[in-house]
Amino acid sequence: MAESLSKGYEPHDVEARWRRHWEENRTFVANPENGGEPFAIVIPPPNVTGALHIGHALNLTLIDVLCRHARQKGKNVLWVPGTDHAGIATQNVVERALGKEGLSRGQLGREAFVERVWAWREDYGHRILDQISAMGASVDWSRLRFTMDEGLSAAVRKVFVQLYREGLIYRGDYIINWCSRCHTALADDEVEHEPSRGRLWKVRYRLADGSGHITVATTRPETIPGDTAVCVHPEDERYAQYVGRTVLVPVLGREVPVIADSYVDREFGTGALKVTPCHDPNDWLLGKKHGLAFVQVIDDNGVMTAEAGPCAGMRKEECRDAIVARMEADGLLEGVEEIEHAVGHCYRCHTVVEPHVSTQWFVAATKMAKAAREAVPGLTEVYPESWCKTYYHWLDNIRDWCISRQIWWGHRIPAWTCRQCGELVVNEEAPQVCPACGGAELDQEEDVLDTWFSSALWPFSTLGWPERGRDLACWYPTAVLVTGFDILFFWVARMMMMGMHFMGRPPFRHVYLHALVRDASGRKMSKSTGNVIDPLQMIDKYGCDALRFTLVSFAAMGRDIRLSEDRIEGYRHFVNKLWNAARFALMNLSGEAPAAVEPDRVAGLHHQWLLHRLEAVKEEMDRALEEYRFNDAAQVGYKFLWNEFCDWYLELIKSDMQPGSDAELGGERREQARHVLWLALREILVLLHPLMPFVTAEIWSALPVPAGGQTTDIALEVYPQPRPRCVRPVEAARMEFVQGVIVAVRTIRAELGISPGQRISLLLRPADAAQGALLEENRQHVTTLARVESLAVDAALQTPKASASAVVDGCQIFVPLKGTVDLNGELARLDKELARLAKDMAAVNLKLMNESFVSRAPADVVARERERAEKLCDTRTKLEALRQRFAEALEE
RNA sequence: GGGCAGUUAGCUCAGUUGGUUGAGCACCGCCCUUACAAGGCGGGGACCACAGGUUCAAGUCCUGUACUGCCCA
Repeated sequence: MAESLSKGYEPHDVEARWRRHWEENRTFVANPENGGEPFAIVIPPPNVTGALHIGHALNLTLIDVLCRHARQKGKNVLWVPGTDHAGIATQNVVERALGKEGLSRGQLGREAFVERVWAWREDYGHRILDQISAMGASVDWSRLRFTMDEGLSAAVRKVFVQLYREGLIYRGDYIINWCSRCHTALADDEVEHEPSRGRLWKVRYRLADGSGHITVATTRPETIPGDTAVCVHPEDERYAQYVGRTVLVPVLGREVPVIADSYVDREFGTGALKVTPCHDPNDWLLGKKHGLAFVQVIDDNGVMTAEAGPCAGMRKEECRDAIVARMEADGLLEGVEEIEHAVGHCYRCHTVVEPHVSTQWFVAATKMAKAAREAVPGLTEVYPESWCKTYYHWLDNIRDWCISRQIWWGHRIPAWTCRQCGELVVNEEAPQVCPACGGAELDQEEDVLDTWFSSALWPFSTLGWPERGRDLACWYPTAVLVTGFDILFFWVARMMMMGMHFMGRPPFRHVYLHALVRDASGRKMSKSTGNVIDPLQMIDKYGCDALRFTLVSFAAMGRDIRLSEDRIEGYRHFVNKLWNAARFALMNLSGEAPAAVEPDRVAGLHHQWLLHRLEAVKEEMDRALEEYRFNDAAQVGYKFLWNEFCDWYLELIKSDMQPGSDAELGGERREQARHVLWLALREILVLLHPLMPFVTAEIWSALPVPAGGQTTDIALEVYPQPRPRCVRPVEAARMEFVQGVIVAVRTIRAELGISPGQRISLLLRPADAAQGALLEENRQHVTTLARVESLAVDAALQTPKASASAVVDGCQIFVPLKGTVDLNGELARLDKELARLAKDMAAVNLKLMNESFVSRAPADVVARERERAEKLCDTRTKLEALRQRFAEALEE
């Protein structure tokens, strides 16, 4: 695509161009007929009218890394994109928009309102899809799904009807969580409990026979009119005498029984509990258990009912004040205490939820949980494994799932009631006549289903179920579900239940739960706190690859990610580093693929070292991704590219590339270097491609193409094959020794303040002949990288007088010092080095002198320690002699 | 109240099966050495929260304590 590369990496154009390329070429459109192990991932569907946030960015990045890597490994990859209709959230948004026009949904009517929501979806539904694409997500757009699509709606109806007929869906009066703002029921897990300051009133309930009172503690005096009992612990001696007698409800004066139940916490409040079955879920259970009366005193708008007597018609907040005032006047109030307690809020609008009794539809989750539980582990593995316990705990304590919502946007429940005979008909299609009485007037249920009900079917409904097509056959169960741990219950567990029930198999082999993205100080990002990092803004500023690489780098299993903008900026530097390494390569490749050279027959220690390291990196990267260790994968790539490939290899081959260097190795030296450079860079690009798709694609397309091969799109490239014969630990260790010598010289230069411009002479006294030969062979590397003017390698070298020195693997290093440098500096440097050696030696000797270490530790460990001790000892002896010599020279 | 994480360099985090604690950013020197100053070279900086235990050997395994965060009731 690009002939030559600009000086700095400019992501904007590059990203736009590759996005278009991949979409126009249908690169990621899957085909069930293709070979390869099927590998499918379904996207966690974002809200259709939502906007991309940093959590999506993390999720999409991780999935994309897995998908691109799986393609490289030859798997038949399908990534299904899509959105959900987000019933309550979307309805709220549209209602708010209507409100600005001075309209309410009631004025519009159901049909017109739903049309408005569809129109809204037309206007805004594309936004999130474009944003998914901006993340570089390699989804198959030809299989885009939406939970309200006809196919997915049909799946919802089929599931509903079947579960109803199996007795796993039922309708009933029950206490549920009511949001009076959204005007709908919520499932238990849609309620967020937050600690808030509240008050605990202590109220006297007089005994009906006038013989005294029981003091009850409550945080909600407004529910007092709905009390139908007082409950104490059966073993609580304080109250034993009252059980079975009756007390009078304050304000109303209704007579209610005192009952005993071990549910009561004796430590809380006064140890006596007022029971309001219609306005508290626990009290509801107590009411059922003890056959109490059910009196509803707050209606679904938060207004007191006629049952509330003198308070009827008040708002619940007013009622609280009125009742407190009245009790105070009646002398029933014993005290008020400030407390901290958990209060439930609606997860969509944050209004305080009200426990409320009403007719709702439920899934008998208690009956479906078993199969979902047993699938883990075995059929489905959870990563990180620590979430298993939470998953089990939730399934073990699951309650039936309230799925009806009193809103209009969503899948309307496929149930009809006959006007004539009251028969309830549950059917996928609207019945023409009542099957019981033949009546033709049937009214459909007003409520719609919880959005999570349709989401629970996502892994198979998106693959075409209930049709048993080829997609479903090929890709179910999906390979892995990647999502945030915060929807483990909402979504993952429910998909498991539905998958087991309808497909007989769990919907995924693996579940990878990633962390939440927090701000730099660990707070949850939220609009109200103003600490959000907008991924699109970050892409705009630093490029998508920088953002992705940052997220991947921080995605360690089981930990939250603390993100701040300067981290993204930091990784932009990495992207740029890769870019510039590529520019260097292109400069030297001059547009043609270099002549092929067998990589395992390349002469030159630096090539052998690099190829050896590349083999290790290929293996480590692959293993890290297979095991979902994303951060390890990023780190392996980062360190190899920057600290080995750029810092060493590119510097080492610069001398190979100089014109005239050809002569030395029969003209092959330069060609070899070009070939290894080209080959290594190509493999590095493929390795990094899943993490940074755009920059790697761009560089790849600029690199010369091999003879015969015509791949121009790195997204289609296979993972580099291993080259076992390039694994050469001995040669690699030799290269590392040479590097050690170079670093030692650089350290001397830097610490003694020898300016980089100043060429020095260097004397080396190798420990043995092999080392000497090695240094001779690599003398050019040493002289270039340590900026040396003259180099002498001589085993019989006389220790020079005024010179700085160091010891590396037994090899003694001398840098003769000229007048300008501070000689005392060298003495201090040697002392520091000796102190460090002494410390290390002490530690090693402590081990070796320990009888039981030598006898009990494995032989190889002991041998290693011995070797280390010898090496340290050798280095110290030599360094001490050098110090002595230097000190003497100083005095002269 | 129950459960799950976490506590390692100034900050943010790695640390695979127990066997010399690593990195990025920040900091201090020196350098525009023609891939890259979004850079290069070098350097300083850690009683691995605390207390016990297992072991020849513990950041790593076990028990307890303290603090922090999250989930559930």
